Amino acid sequence: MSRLLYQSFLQHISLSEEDFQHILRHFHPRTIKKKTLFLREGMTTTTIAFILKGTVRAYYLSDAGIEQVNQLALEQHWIGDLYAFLKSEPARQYIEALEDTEILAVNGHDLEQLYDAYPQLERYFRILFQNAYIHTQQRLNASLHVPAIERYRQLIERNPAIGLRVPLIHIASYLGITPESLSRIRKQLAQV
Amino acid sequence: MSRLLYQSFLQHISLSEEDFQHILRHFHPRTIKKKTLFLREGMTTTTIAFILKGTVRAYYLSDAGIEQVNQLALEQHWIGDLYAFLKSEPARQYIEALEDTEILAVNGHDLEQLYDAYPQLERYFRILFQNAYIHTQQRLNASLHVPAIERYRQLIERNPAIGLRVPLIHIASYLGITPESLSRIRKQLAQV
DNA sequence: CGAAAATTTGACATGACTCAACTGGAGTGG
DNA sequence: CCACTCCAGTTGAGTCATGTCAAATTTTCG
Repeated sequence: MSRLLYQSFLQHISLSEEDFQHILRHFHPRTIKKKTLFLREGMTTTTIAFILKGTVRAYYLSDAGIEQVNQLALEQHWIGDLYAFLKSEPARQYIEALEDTEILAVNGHDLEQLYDAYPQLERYFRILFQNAYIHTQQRLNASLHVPAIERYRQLIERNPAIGLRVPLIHIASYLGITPESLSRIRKQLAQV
Repeated sequence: MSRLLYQSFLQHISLSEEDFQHILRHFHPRTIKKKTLFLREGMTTTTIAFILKGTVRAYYLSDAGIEQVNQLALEQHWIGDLYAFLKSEPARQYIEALEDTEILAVNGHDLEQLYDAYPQLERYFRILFQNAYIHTQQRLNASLHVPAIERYRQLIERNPAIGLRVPLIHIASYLGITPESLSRIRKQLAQV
């Protein structure tokens, strides 16, 4: 199962099997039951995790008490409050499993030690972080200039599994629209 | 004038006057006349620059030929196509001076050499980059959940100079609304 | 001064929201 | 295992924010 993590590393850096096994010792397997929280606002454990199996959503709670989903993650993606992780501040996000989910978690302190021992690993995370930045830039641009129906179409096209495994209500929040609107968008797309 | 750059460094790292002077040699002063481009799509010089004086906007050109402003920068901010810079790809952005602007430019190659000599400098840029990411996250969230009038109010509150020195048409594009809408928003805010 | 661009204003269209009611399926407890 | 509850999803009606198109006005700049 942890093969998935090794494969993810190999996509961006080179890493021997032996080194991987050593790194893996600092990653803690954990299961998150459906509808339970992996992270909640105010928590201070600066942990990030790699998803081996399952689905997860990350969201903020607005002042008005609205859940604002900002990430939908499936297998082979990382989750965590990057803001809190980088700034070493308490978490602002909530992260909830949408299915029974298996993850490999690592905390920031261990990670920094691993950076010293395996500089490639720091490279891996820097690339991951850069990609996250670029992805956010593109989402921002799309949110300002691309209509919701098209954003939904592209999301599903790039990641069909999200359409099948994530409840509509959370996809709507991720796209920044109401569930009613997304329901109508789906109806409209189905007709064509 | 280059004092501004030194001050910016000191906000995040410690750096001796002597080291700064050495670093400064790799930064090239340049003036960009109002309404001329510092960067245009397809250019390959992976350069980023620090603004000493003036105003600048960065934008993408959509398929439909619409200019989509994604950054408005005044003194003491960095400009450049971060995406192209990080990926070493040709630029996708345009960057234009809105006033006669004085910058200090550094190219990626020199910067990497400076990283080796002054590790603090790499730290400075990593922090800068992280902040850019966080800022983009917040803008994304706001674009999805905060109405345009409120986004404008907050922008002006945080940076009053933008309201005075940047033409309405570019602020509107930055906020993702039409100039007509922003004009009405201004009228509405003025009445209160 | 005069042309070109930016800004404002009006009229109308449209996409998305809110509120409300209804439907159907998943999960729960007896 | 069934009946019940609850909640996600759907649908309809009315409203509002923002967009589009067009024209008038103001500002900028050669």
